[in-house]
Amino acid sequence: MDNSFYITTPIYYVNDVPHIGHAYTTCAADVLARYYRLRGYRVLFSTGTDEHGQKIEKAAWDLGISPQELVDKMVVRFQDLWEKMNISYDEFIRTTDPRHIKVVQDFFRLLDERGYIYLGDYEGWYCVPCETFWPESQLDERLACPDCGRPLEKLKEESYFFALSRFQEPLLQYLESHPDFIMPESRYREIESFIRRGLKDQSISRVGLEWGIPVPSHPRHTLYVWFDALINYLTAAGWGSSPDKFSTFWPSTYHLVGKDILRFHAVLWPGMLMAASLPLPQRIFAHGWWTVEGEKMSKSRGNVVDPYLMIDRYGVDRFRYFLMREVSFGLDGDFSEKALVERSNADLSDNFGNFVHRTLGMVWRYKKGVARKPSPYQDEEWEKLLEEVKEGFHYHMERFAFSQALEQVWRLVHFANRYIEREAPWKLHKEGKEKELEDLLYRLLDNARLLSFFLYPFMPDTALRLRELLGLSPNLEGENWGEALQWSLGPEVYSVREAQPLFPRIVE
RNA sequence: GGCGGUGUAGCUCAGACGGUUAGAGCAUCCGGCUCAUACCCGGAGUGCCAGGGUUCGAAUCCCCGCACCGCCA
Repeated sequence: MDNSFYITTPIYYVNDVPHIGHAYTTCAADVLARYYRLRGYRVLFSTGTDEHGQKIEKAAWDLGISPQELVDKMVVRFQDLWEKMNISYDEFIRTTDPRHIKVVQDFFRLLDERGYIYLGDYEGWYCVPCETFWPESQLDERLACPDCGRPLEKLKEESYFFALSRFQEPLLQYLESHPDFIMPESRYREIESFIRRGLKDQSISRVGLEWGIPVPSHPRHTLYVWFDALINYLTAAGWGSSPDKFSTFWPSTYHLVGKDILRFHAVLWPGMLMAASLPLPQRIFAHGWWTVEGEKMSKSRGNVVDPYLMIDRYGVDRFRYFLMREVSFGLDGDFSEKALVERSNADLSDNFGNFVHRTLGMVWRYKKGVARKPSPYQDEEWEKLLEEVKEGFHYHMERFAFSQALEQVWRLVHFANRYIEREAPWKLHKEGKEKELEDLLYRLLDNARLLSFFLYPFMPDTALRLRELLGLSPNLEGENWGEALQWSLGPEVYSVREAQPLFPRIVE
């Protein structure tokens, strides 16, 4: 448990077109997965798709194909995107996968045996054309459908319920003793006050919906989407199928969710787990939303950001970097191509890329591409900075504060650029101080080596390209991070490739 | 309406336990360097929503007002 890390994204509704929001969560999860792998943890990273529900059923009907055929086609859009984005997931859960269906039904039976499930009546305002129930709080006095504006009718139908209300006190107690359970803190407070106000039992099945997981022994009912979807986290961890895997990863579970679905993850889900006597996740982190050039992103506005397009236009690492660097994880952020270009030019081209480029350039110009390790190899100022950066980096990564972690890394970049200016290698060369010059160049190269580790979780391609330029092994995850990040543990000799810009500036 | 949060430089934000001249990045202006991707380095700034209170001392605690935001199955 100490040495394992299980990170999840929500499973995405397969009917959605993948957009920047999906890319964001998944990218963050990937950064964490890579980071913990570097640190030598056993990592399980799961994502997937939610493939049940009325909308799918209807869309398939309209197309004259089966729902399964439809989702089989749709799921590819997500899988393709993750490949393009270098997402290193271990598990991809589709809710239509038989192994998931079995887990869900087993879980249902378990809660049923334990007396947390009962049959009752669900009553609510229903929009017949939209086939959707609406909570009273979202309606005004006209009692019209918020979606289509047509009148709603009160409808009562038989439904299974999960006795969530019985976990109100246990949940509150758990929150109290686990202040990091829900992050950021403002969300913790929201959830706390939500629970305090009183929990109702949760309807978890529908009748008359074909495209869902049937309730065991009562297949006229299918399980309500959240009950089905949340359990994907157990499926991915091997609950009921791989006891070893499950006991390794389950206690160290970290859920990443958008703020819109926090409540299901922070209330319903822990309630379900308590009912099953399973440990609760370590943390549920709700991140913010992206607006687009100051406006809310929506289909009707036509401003939905297409990740495919951004990657084609700017490359995967610029996109990943921007997502992780531009805003504090947990807060809302604003996306615009202008901001992406500015961020990328300033940080990646001018600061980082140019540092590498000028360094390699000098190693070739002055030393034919080779620099030996100075002996003794010391630099008090630089070593001290490295220690600070490491500490800050870990601190922020463990709190999922990606932007702040990157800020730490850039202290090394900035320091190196300043160092070059201060030590003026070109002057050393003119003055014939060749030993000093070589020592200096080695330091700069070794700084680039250190950067390859820090940057790897965020920009895996770039980290590997950098290492190739430095003549180092690409096998980053095989290195011992603790040792690799030591000052003075670089190679005896750097024999580098010829300089080429890692991030050519983007000029409009 | 109920509960909670936020309001700090032109912009985006940092600012444990209240304590010396309030920080960073971007943008602006000035200067320097030339190894480099019109890059890099240095310097200059201007600021704590309004009002009241607690305190020797508050961006930091309390009250009130205003503005914005979130949650309320």
